[in-house]
Amino acid sequence: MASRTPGRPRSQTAHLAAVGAAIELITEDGHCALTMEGIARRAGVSKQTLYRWWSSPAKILLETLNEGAEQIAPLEETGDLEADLRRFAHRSVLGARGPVARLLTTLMAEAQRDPAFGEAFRAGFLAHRRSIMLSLLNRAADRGDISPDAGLDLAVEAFYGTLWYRLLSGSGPIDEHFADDLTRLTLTHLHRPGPLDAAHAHDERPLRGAQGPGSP
Amino acid sequence: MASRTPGRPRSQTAHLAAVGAAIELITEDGHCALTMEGIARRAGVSKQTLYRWWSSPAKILLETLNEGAEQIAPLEETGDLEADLRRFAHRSVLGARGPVARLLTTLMAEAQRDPAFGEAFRAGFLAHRRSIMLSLLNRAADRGDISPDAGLDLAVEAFYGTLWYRLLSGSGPIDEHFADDLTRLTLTHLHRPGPLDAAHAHDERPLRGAQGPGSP
Amino acid sequence: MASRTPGRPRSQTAHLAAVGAAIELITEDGHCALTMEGIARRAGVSKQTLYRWWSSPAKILLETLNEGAEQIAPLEETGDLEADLRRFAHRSVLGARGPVARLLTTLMAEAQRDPAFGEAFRAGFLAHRRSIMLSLLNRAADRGDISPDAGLDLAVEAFYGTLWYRLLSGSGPIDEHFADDLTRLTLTHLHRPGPLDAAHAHDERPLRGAQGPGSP
Amino acid sequence: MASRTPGRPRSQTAHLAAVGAAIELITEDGHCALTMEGIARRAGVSKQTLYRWWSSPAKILLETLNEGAEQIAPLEETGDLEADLRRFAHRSVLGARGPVARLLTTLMAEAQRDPAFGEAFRAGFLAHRRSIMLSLLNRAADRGDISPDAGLDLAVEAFYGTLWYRLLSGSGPIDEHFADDLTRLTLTHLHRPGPLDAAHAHDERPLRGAQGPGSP
DNA sequence: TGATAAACGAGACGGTACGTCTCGTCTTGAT
DNA sequence: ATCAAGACGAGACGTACCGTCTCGTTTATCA
Repeated sequence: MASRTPGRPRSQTAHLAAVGAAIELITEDGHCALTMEGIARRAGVSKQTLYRWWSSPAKILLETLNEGAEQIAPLEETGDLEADLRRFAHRSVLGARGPVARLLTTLMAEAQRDPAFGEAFRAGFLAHRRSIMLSLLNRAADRGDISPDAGLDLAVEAFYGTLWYRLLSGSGPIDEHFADDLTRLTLTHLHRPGPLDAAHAHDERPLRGAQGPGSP
Repeated sequence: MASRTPGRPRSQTAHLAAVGAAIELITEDGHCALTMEGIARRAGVSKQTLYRWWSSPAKILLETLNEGAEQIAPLEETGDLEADLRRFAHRSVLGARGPVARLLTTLMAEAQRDPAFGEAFRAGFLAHRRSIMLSLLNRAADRGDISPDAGLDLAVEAFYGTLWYRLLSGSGPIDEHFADDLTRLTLTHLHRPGPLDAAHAHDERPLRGAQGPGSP
Repeated sequence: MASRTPGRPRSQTAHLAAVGAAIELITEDGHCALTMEGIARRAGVSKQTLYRWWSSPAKILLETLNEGAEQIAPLEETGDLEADLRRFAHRSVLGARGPVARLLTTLMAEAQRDPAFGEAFRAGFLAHRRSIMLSLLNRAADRGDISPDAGLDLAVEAFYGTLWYRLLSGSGPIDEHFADDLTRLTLTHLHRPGPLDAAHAHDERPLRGAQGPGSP
Repeated sequence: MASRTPGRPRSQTAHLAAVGAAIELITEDGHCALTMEGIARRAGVSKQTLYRWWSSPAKILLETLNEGAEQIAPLEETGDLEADLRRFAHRSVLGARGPVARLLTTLMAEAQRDPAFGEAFRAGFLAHRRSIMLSLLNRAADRGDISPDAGLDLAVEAFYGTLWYRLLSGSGPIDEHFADDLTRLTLTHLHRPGPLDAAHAHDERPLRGAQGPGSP
């Protein structure tokens, strides 16, 4: 029993060196510079070994990110939506600062350029994060704290959207004040469904014509 | 008079061919493939000519984007905030569909990889877009429709953030229904400042320590 | 008794599979492709096993060649130099056709690239072949059929040289007609020592200086 | 007028550096080591430039060889076959010594491994050399010095074969004495067609049976 | 009417990274 | 001790694109 595959087992040393080198490179370097060649050089690992386990630099980073995320203790909830949401927002915001910010923006950029990685990143990371927050809101809805008709999905998107936008556009600091802003934003939305909710009268005025590109 | 510099004037043909080729490439190609070499090949223009006028492929796209944005007629306002905001949202959302979506995500990705371009993109495009929406809200505040203390900047960030997140993450369709969602979201934020507004009690429970990376 | 070294005995299966795979590869493949990696794959033998017994692909082939040569029955001589030489030439020529031709040229090429193998090939194969032919001629000289001053070494070199040249340069077919040509050539040399034999007047006209490279 | 192709002209510097580096590498290095990568490093030339002009390291060497051969002044003939042949042999032998020897054996080895290069080498170099010597003999036959039935082609093959064999097998020194040996060998063959010339009785005794590989 | 000057196409150049291949070595468990 | 399996560091393969650099040509303004 107990016997696994034959052959030399995977080197944990090389594995860790690769991951560490990738993190170092995106942290310190002024621009891009995240290449398989560079990681191999920095880590003292052969390119072949990298390609054996990962298909691109971004995959190495994504593994790091997911491993790090797994080590986060699950949020114990108090049953008070506002308090829970506030703690969730703080945790999310503070976990996206410093070197991690660079990691996240690099991955988001790579997801746009490499469709295969994009799929993995969207399904394996972004969607997973949304589902965690969504389940938090769902429990609150189950308790009756918020209406289940309040558009929880949209609230989640607005929460992460605003956070990602600040990361990507540098439109402001990623700090505790921002976490509070996100909390307030989300609570507001959950408690006030808004006047347009039932109407959807958007086809009364057709908004016709080609408005040209570039509005966001 | 009218005489300018001596020498052969800039070829409008080559200019347009370059821009057109860049658009074609990001539109049709499955992945990345936006290189100076490729644009030159496609456009029938020499690399030297491209480098004379633009320093990177992204710069060519950015020029396209800004030229397109200039041709959009300014939004005539009715004075009804909800109606105006709804028209603004529809215009923004519908202007980010189709080929333009690809253009936008490519530029956002490039902005993360190339610091010089990132600066230009953030200041020249993203901030400019925010300022347009912010002035819309400011006029409403001047009319007294909303409170000037309502966190207009944050509302703008939430609007564009949610839109960009959907673009980048593919978390849902970019359609008129989404535009209505964005409108409702924004109005809600503007009318209900939210309970946390003055408190900022975030240091009661520290939430500090190593939470690990990767929360968004 | 019967027990020799401890441990698992050498696998005859693996040995034969390796040799067979090497032969197949040089026979069938369009070009080079004779690598340890390829032999291991083809033979279903691990690389480690190959390296344990041979230091290079050429060594595997050389073993094959020498084993094959040992199985050739010694030439029974009639005492008639012309007849014996003719049989020797036919045997040599016909034994260098078909797949063996590829084997020989591959080994000669490898002998130029790998000094260690070159030494083994020159001393263990080429010189050995020459010595066999030389002893044939020596016996003829002992019988008085040819003069011992006739430059037997040179005759042997001319015989094998002409054969190898045709193999390597493809300057003509390797057939029985060629074997006859070689026989006649050799006999001619043996019977007519040539007018320059004693003179060695080569320094009368110096012919020195920079003639540039590349005359053969 | 006289305008040639547009674009930057070929750099003579890079060209010469590449050729020089290739020569240096085969001259000094203990074994193989003739790679495009290595030549590029040594020459300070980019790999792309090498591949633009040559398809393999051997092609670079072949060019050197042919350029060197072109600079050899044609042999002025005296009309005395023995003297002319002797001068030809000396020139050929002395032109195959030293660094050139390494060049020649490397090319012959590569011709066995790379069929495309082999074709170029055989047709462009080996056959050309033979044709030069053959025309020398043909002129002697026209003068009546030798019989045109003497098998001039075979004499040429024996001459070059013996020279190449010594180069490849290291069976003796490449010196003036060897040149004299080659001269005598060739003259002998030309003047004495040999007893087997008309017979071709090689099918009287079939030489049947598998003699196994490896006779040369 | 030239001379001057800038922009143009073409394309070669030294680099760097790509992703693949083979090298020769090593570390497993099984025979 | 030998075997298969297979991971490892090393480095060459041939290609793509980078950004720079000549070239000869074209098209304007200015003397």
